Amino acid sequence: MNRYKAPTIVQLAKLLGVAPSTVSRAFTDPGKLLPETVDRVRRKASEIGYVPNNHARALITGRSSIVGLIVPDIANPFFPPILRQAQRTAEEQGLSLILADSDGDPERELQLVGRMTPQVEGLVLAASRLPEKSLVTIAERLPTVLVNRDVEGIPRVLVSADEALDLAVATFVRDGHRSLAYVGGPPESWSNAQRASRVERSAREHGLPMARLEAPGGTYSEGFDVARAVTSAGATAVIAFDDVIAHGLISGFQAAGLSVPHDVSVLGCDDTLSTTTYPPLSSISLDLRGAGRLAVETLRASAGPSAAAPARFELEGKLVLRGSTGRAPER
Amino acid sequence: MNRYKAPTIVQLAKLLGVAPSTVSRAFTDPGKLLPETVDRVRRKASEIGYVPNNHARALITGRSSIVGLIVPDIANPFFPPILRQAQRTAEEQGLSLILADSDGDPERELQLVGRMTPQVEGLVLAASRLPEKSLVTIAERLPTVLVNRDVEGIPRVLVSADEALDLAVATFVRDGHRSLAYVGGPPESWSNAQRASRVERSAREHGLPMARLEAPGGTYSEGFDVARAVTSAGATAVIAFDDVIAHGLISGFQAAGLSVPHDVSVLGCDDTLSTTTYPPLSSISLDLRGAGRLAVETLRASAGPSAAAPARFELEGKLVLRGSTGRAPER
DNA sequence: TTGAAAGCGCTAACAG
DNA sequence: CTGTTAGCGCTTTCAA
Repeated sequence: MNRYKAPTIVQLAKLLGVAPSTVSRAFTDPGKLLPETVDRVRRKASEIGYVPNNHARALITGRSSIVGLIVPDIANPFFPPILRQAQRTAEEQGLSLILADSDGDPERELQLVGRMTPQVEGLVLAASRLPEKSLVTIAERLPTVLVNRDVEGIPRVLVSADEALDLAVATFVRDGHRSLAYVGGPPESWSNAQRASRVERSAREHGLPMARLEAPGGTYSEGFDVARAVTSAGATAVIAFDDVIAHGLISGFQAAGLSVPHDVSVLGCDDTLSTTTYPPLSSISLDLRGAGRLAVETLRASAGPSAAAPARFELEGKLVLRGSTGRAPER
Repeated sequence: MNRYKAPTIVQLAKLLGVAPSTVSRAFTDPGKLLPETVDRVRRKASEIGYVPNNHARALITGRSSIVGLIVPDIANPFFPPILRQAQRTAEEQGLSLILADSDGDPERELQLVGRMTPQVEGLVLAASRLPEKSLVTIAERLPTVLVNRDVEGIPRVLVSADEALDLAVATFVRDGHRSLAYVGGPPESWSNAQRASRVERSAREHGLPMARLEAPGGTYSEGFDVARAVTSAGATAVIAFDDVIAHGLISGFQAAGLSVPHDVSVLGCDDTLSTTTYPPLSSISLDLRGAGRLAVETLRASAGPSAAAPARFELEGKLVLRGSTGRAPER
């Protein structure tokens, strides 16, 4: 119905009385042309609405100008900032981003990778749930960058809460807390393992007893429900895998008649909720946008003929203390 | 670096001793071949890892198997469900989805459309901020579906809160409220205009005075700040453009020592926060996923040679009463 | 600095 | 039912 015939390079060339190759060069390698010619071509092009056909270009160059991005769950507030910045960066580089959501299912993720492979020139896998072996195989046939997944030999960018977590534990100790709880999130998540072990280590170093609790679905209501387990463990400070769980915890405590932070301190992670809780949630702010940008920049770099070792970037988060944490209650 | 040479149709054909077109047909039109041949081709294909080259195919058919989706702000919880379901539906149809975020800026949006046009076979514009004229032009050259934008002549799917809003106003009246406030969101948003005028109309019909307030950025903190204006307007019930603003309002009231819903009732819209506020937010639940699905299905349909009138779908939301609304305070 | 010509991998008539 | 033959729109040697 809407058959709108886009102008081709030949039409434009004819119109200008030059060869198609000249037009081509005006777009792909302007340095090889007289600036004047480049100008003339470009002007006319935008006048008649000529845009190079990506498919024809991809066919010959083998580069599709498309990168794929797979996330486990778009609706999780952790990902939009990454996604957004990745898209923006791609755009700056003249790339398009195709997106897919694996639903946290490794099989589905693998399938998506398979579908994307023939049409993308690179892949960004965020918080991948795939086994290392699969990732290595994928990275062998397609430039691949991992976000928040640390696999030797594959370029990766990690947003880390490690140092901030150490600081948080130290702060709790200084504020008189004598018992800590950590509420974990999705067990398949690399970040989850990372954070849990870091808090554990930190607590041990401080001689602080730590209870390990779980909210495997990473939901608000799981956080709500797990609050009572925190109290019965006798912890006066909780660190949650993420803000959503932390938010649930706060509500759970309030529903149980406990005051935050007077009776119990709650620390979230990711800082996705900013100040939309009451009391405002202390959290760990991560450079998600930076990660999005870095991921596609790294992809770009690793797609080139560089023989450099696969990059590994670690972006440290910052502890942000707001109203949900404070001194331990007097006993 | 990873120069992996994919097998071509010619190689596969030679290997099988058939013509390239036969291989082609085995993938694009198997009905025209002996089932046995199809099988032989497919088997060998997956054996040597042959996958049709999308770009070559797109070049000749003019169909790229890619659809573009543009949203004003991925981070807004309104869009992920749409996006997610759109992607999933596209996938089912063998399409890929390329995504872009316009940042709510019409100029940027137009630019994005321009960049996408040559490589997509259709466009979904969600909550577009473009003037009608631009939209019409776009839809003329490319199959286009609008989400939450109502332009005559262009296929669109609208998620509407209208009936639920009527019901909400009626409920407020029945519960003894004598003065209402509506807090609007982004002024460029079609939904905003839609909802505001519907509430206004409904209030008028009920003889209920209504104050019109604004939170143009649609943020939590704007909601928080506007709470005082609601009280000074004397309203005992507020309807907010969306849940985020409503959430801010609740906090604002609480900070001012007012109890929700005892002193003031708060109704959100979109139901994106579910029960993560205290008290749990009454809201209007919209079929966002349905909209995502319908959008790409409609796109698919309208890309065909149908001469049917552009479809217009309206998905009505449901009023969900939770703890943030109730009877008007006794005076 | 520019032009001519040869395909990239695939599909779509048209034959057979 | 299968093969042959032209290109789709573009980039890229190779000449001029």
